[in-house]
Amino acid sequence: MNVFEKIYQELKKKYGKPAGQWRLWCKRPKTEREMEEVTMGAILTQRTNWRNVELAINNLKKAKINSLKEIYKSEPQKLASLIKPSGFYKAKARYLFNLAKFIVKNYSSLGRMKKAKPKGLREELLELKGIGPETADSILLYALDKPVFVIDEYTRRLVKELKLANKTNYQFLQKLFEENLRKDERLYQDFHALIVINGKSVSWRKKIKR
DNA sequence: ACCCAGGTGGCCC
DNA sequence: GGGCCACATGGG
Repeated sequence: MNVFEKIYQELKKKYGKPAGQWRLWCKRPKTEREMEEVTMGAILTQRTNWRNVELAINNLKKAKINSLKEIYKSEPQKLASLIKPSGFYKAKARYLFNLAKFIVKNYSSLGRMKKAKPKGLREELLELKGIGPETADSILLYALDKPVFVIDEYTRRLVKELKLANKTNYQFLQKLFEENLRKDERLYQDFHALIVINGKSVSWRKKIKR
């Protein structure tokens, strides 16, 4: 067992099955509706607390916007007012609308999109404004169940704290994790979720100490 | 009155 | 390739 597998085992022992939002994100297989909710969440959670994302998602549900097709049919201005609690709402409304438009026009559904190769999908997603490497990979891993490891701020902190590497750029870290773990979307989903859960609990302890 | 939160794009050098 | 700023809300 290498150091990455050991870290995963330790986190799993400490926190168990990822709870909260992660119950849906790590669920397999997902219904079309569930894949869509994860996809929306991937945009809305950019640099934002999950609590605020939930407020935004609830507003969308109350307004009967329950699918990417509904998003594509609505006015970006109306979307913006609904997702206000998630912050950066004017930008995110544009991002969501453009992503929904892309998926509906090119694939018609996420179920259809899932049949495509992850490599090509990733490049297509990265062309869209507002979708960088982390958001693209979150959609691939958590909405489409593709074995792509997601790198985020918590992963970088973990790498630094445990001195797993000196470089922390996205591509390098993604390769590092993928080369040291078996290619398994279930493992990638749970591992990344646990890294975030652990990171939050660490920063929470630091806050208490201050 | 601060500080923080699963990022991204646009600019600069 | 990296540093800095804007984007914005809700909670500690």
